[in-house]
Amino acid sequence: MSQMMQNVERQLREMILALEIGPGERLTERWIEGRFGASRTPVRAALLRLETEGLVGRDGRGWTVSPINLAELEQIAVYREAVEVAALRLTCGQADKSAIDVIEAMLDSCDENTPREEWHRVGMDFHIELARLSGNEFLFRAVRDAMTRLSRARWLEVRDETALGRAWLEHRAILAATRLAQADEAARLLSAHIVGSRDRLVTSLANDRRGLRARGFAVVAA
Amino acid sequence: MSQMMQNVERQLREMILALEIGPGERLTERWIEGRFGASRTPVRAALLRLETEGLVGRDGRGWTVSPINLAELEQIAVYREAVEVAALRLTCGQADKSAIDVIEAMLDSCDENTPREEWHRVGMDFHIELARLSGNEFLFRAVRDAMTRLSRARWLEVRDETALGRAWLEHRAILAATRLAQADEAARLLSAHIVGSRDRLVTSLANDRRGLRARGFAVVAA
DNA sequence: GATACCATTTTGGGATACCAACCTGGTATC
DNA sequence: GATACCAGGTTGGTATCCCAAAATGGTATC
Repeated sequence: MSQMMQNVERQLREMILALEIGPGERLTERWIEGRFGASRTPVRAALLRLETEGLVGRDGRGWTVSPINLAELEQIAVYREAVEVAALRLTCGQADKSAIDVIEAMLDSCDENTPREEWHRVGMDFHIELARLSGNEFLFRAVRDAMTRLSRARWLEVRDETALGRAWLEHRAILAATRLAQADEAARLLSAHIVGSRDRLVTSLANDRRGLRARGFAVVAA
Repeated sequence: MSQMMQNVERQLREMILALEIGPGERLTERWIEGRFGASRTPVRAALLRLETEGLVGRDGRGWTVSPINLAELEQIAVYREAVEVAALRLTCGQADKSAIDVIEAMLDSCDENTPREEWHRVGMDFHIELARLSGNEFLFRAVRDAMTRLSRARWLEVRDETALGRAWLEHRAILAATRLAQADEAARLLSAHIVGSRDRLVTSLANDRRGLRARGFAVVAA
């Protein structure tokens, strides 16, 4: 795998995740080609990869950036609950809990001066890194992929300070239970956290749907 | 997506799954090109897709058919246990249980005259179709992908009649509990089935490892 | 003014040409 | 005989060309 190919893929993914290309927008291979100064071969490789990540999809013969799909977000929440809880239970059964400190430090790195974008990223990485601790590559990838699919929606969500603070408290509670190897308690907290996040997310987007569409973002109802 | 591209992908996948190309074997884009009468563009697309399915991988600059990896098989079992149980619990909560009859009919379609290959296929489809009933696209895909990754290994497994019969009994017991909406019981049966299958599979392959390597199949130890 | 129709352009899929890196095999040197 | 080295072939990565199909836009017809 070459440099150019990885670059096109990475840059295009970042543009999509950062909503610089809006959900539902059409993509032409020729536009990408010109935008990144690559030829069509790496462009097509990047599109194929991003398709499996769910970030772009086919629209007849062409390509579109995947719209935000509320029904899909709900299904992803169920999916990630299954895999994240499984991963967390594995982690609870491990002797060495020192890696948890690293994750706690991630949470500590955010304070009131931290830019909103960073909170967003750390909030996702918390779940990804927590899943990595399980040592199971497939559970880890599943969580990472799910978070990627949720990423744009979470960025669009209007979250007030209290919701953000509550999420952080929940994260810490999950870590505390995991550190004590209280698998059932940790699993219960994580499930509740995921379900709560999903509800707030879907509610927020459904309420904002009109505004989002006005900004040119395709949002499919649940 | 065109005809040629899908065909190359489908045919190559079938050759790999049928072990017509052995685990660990090197692949060159030019060989595939000639073998299927396609040019490198669809070949490349097929390889990229199969890479995400875990059937082929990179070997430095080139491509190889993924070896059978016993450690990976164990991890996949944990992964599929999480997603299959989650899917089954969803299905148990549904009112309409008529779709279960279709799956039961799949099992009925196999008898002592059925070729081994068909037993193999139905054994996988049972789990895939059961997951589909959950209605959750992501759980379904996760199960389907996991079964794809397990497929070659299960084909190599030396299974005696009793093991095969036991698997069928377990499948029927799972369906019965699901039909009665006994979620906990169904989940327990499914978990036990998956763990048992994994143990038999890994044990069988580990015992046969020498013979498999002699046949030219790369088998990585756990 | 609406609509059916046709020429033009655009687009993605496929094929091919080219290149740089890498492997390979043979040869020259010690 | 061992080894260093070089030439030729092979391979994946990239760029580019061609094509059929689909979209587009303008025009003629009613």
